[in-house]
Amino acid sequence: MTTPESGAPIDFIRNIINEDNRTGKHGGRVHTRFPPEPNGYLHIGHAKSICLNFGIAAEYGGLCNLRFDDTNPTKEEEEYVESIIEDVRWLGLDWEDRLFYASDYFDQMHDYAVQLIQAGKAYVDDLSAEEIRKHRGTLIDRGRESIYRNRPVEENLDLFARMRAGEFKDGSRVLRAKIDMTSPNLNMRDPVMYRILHAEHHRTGNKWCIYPMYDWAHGLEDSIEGITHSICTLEFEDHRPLYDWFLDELGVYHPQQIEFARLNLSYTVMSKRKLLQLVEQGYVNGWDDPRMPTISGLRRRGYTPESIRNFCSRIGVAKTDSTIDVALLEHCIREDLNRHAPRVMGVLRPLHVIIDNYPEGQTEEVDAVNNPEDPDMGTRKVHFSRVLYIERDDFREDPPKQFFRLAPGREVRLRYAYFITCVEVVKDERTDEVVELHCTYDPETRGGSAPDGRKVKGTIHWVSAAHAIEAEVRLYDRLFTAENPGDVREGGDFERSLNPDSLETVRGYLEPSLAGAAPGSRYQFERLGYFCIDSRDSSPERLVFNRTATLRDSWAKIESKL
RNA sequence: UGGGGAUUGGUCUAGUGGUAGGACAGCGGACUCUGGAUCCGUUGGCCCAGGUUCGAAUCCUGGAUCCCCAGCCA
Repeated sequence: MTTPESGAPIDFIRNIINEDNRTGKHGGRVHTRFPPEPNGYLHIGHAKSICLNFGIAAEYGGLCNLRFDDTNPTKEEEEYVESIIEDVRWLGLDWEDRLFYASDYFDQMHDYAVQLIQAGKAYVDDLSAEEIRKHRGTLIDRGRESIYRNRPVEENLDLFARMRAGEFKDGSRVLRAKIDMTSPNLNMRDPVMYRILHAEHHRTGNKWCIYPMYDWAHGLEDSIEGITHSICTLEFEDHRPLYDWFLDELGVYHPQQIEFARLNLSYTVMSKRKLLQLVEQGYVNGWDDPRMPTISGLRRRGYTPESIRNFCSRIGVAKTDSTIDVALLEHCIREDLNRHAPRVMGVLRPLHVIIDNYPEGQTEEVDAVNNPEDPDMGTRKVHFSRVLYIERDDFREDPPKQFFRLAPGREVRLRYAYFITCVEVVKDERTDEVVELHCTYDPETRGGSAPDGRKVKGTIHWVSAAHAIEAEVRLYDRLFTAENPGDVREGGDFERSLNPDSLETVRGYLEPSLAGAAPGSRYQFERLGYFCIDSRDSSPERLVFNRTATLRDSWAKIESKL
């Protein structure tokens, strides 16, 4: 019997597994699965399920299958299976040779259905969808039995065979389980097992024109694969009696279904429908838009697989409906990138600075540390010259008390370079806008410290104007302004809380070391945040950076309280 | 007047009859050539009402609130 390594807190699912292992329920075996329907892109909520299922398998020395639940050919596409495979792999999980499809089991499912018909537990119903709905009753009123419910077994067998043979039109007949039309659980009121769909399936082509429904298929898939713990989300709790019923009636291997609460994240939406709407109505630029909570969006935004896995383990697993603060996700990516991302200097809202006493035409190189968290990452040279760019935010003509960056007469440190003092502010006469600063530098402070021991309160980043390379920098912010965009008042739409400033594009001036950087590479722009090279739109000629996350900004906090 | 599930600080989450703990967020401080990072400190919680018990977040009874279910979707 295996038990998980200590460290992470034990959630209710792992408690169940521990108990099963103690009693020998599955002979100590642990086998899970991640069963996406290939009808859309994976999002961070799926990552929770992926990490849970693959994580549990790994901890207990078990296995986890990747299985596409492709029982509805009208909604599923190959494009999605490819993206899902790419995303799960990118997250770092491995299903080895266990890539399965529900459609692999269509023949066996069919045989099981025949078995149920023969046992008098299933029947072909000629009622229309509308009639079936009416017969089902309501949440409080019991349902009524179909007049076709008590057809002889032989007739059911014949009709089912003809359904399969393609004799009937879509929607004209279904195969139903014969359970209990008076059950308080709607799922047990003779649920549909097969519907007629003359549709081409992405894997089985035109072999079938009847397709199994989720409730009928899913337990069979789990059973066939020898799954021990079939982990799904809370909304399937009501379906468990049906899951159990099918397996019991068939007398086949019976996995245990366990339900947990799906992930909700503040300031975003998670349902496939809403995400699709964002894409289709052009609020974002595709499924992998860096503002999307999709795996592909997060990847493009600059999130690492490690940070997402870490996030998933920190949020825990329980049955309470919950909404995780997006700040935790941001914390996880900052934590990872802080340790691993090389530092670099770049100016996003440039202000010209002329060092009056620095010789014209002179250039020198100063040493800069690549990552103070990791000395092994070494140092690099950064060009310094007479004309620089600094961040507009780092200068205030009339600074508040707590502001300790550059201001008239004020001395600050240029990171890794020199102390400079602002001696003159040049403004546009008409607009009163500051257009450039004249400063003097102290040659004695090369490298950033003064031999006389004097201190400066501020250190600012900069880039040599003559050496800087230009790049497009996309400053992403949360997609919604509402903490729970899904919680709309009557008549409202979740689009109404879209953040109009979720994307701002600026031209940045970056140190030239970035010139050859590869798509996807991640950096910290000192004092600004983490950025990565966009893997879609960036090219060596025209670099495009995405802001993954800002650095924590305690000045902004102070300033907001002024 | 149907069924299923849930309820612990702002947000997540441990706790399984014996001092309510952790993470994120917040606040305060130390340190700092990133107002970053790091470190230290700190505010704040058991849905309610009864009951059992020496002792209840935990057990019992009743109530409240929230979520899910009436697809030939998954």
